[in-house]
Amino acid sequence: MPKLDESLLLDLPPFSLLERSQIREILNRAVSKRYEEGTAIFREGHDADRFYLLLDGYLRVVRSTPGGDQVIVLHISPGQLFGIAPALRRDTYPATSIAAAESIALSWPVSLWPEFVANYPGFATESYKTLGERLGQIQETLTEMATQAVEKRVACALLRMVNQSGRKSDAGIEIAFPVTRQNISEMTGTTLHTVSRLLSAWQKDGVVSSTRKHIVVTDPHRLVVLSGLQS
DNA sequence: TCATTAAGTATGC
DNA sequence: GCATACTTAATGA
Repeated sequence: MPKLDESLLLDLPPFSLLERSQIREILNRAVSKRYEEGTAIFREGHDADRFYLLLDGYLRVVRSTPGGDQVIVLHISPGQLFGIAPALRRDTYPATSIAAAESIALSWPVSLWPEFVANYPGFATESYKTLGERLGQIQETLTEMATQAVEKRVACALLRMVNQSGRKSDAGIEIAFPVTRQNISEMTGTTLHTVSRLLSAWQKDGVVSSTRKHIVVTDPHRLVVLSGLQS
């Protein structure tokens, strides 16, 4: 395993108030692991034995319906805590986390959670802040799903991915991890066919440019207009 | 307006 | 060359 550098955590919100020595302690007790694209870090319903911090890559947080289709609840970007079941007073994970791209995460046993909360200033408040933000985001997409037409939902989903992971490229802003039409349909409660048709139409209009598993938003403003949000 | 069915092409290991 | 990703048209709720 590679030696972990303190600078990995120094600027991340859950740890930004800590002394170097405390960060050293935290790193010394962390396990670092690499996950191939498509691999599960943990699965819904399983014993929550560890909590995690994403260092690099992107994750899909997924729940499965009784019918067997899956729903993408949200994405995790680098620097975020995840799998923090102890903060929810749960002993099982509420959802499955899948590496959307090759990813690297640190993890600690849940038995250390109370100690982190007690000893590290800012850790608890930051954790609950992340949870609050996620809840807010989920509620937002929920009302969006219930009230907006498919076209707007797909536009919003693209914008969310762009806002979370967008990188400027020559052609526009690209989503930094692989996404399929199937994935987008799982985020928006529609079918991959409808997503394919929408992306084809938007490509013809110069709003997006996509190849397999790769999407560039070439005209973000037009997409915002399509999403029906004001700005 | 959108899902479903169906039948195709394109892409990458 | 096979599985996976993607496209498109037709039909009907």
